[in-house]
Amino acid sequence: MNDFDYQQLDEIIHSRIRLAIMSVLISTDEADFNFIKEKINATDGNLSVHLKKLEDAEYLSVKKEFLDKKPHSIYKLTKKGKTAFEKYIEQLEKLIKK
Amino acid sequence: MNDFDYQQLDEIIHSRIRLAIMSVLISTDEADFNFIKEKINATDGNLSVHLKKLEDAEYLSVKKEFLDKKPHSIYKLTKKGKTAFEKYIEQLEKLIKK
DNA sequence: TAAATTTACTTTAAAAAATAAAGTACTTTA
DNA sequence: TAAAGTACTTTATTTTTTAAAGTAAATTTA
Repeated sequence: MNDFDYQQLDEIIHSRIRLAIMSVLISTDEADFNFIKEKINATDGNLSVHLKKLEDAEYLSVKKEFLDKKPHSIYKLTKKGKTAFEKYIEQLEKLIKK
Repeated sequence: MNDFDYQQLDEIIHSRIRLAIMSVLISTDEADFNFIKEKINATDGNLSVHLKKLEDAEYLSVKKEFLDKKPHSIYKLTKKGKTAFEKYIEQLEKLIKK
């Protein structure tokens, strides 16, 4: 297998915004919508779409509750998401560390 | 500036195929169309489109000649391209190394 | 107290990007 | 000389990303 083969990079993770989301979650375990939004500097709509994509891929799970009478969503990486992220980083390093 | 801000990642470089092209060129200085194509496992049309994008951004230069009566294109990173790649890697590391 | 604003999102639509397929201009081989 | 191959480029389709609009409940302001 060629280390430069770009198709080896997980395409769900490899999008600037989703990579940022995954990076935040790797570093904090759990995070809510606004925390992620501010950290990565995203707009609401955009963030919502990409969180959903990661959720559909089962890379993260959501817990929805009410806090101060307002909806509050808490996101967390799944085991699958953590493994996929680690694999992504490995592959990325193979690609660029030459 | 927040290290997790995804917009800090150069969007010209950050595409799987273009990142692979840049990585090959960083490692080999000069490379021709077929060499890159095989290394990164791309199709002709796809590769052509993305080489052009990198060329338009002045991240790489092309030398076109004939070899054995056949067209032969040699690609090389420009100074601008090399700098952009280094900056991209730095930003990427800030993002994922947390 | 009615209207406007804010919060925390989701949905829809438009713009941009990636990929695949088709095309070009030859050269080589059968 | 017809078919196949090489090294690309161009066009068109699909997918993805982004921006804009919408929703529902709560809160603030006039």
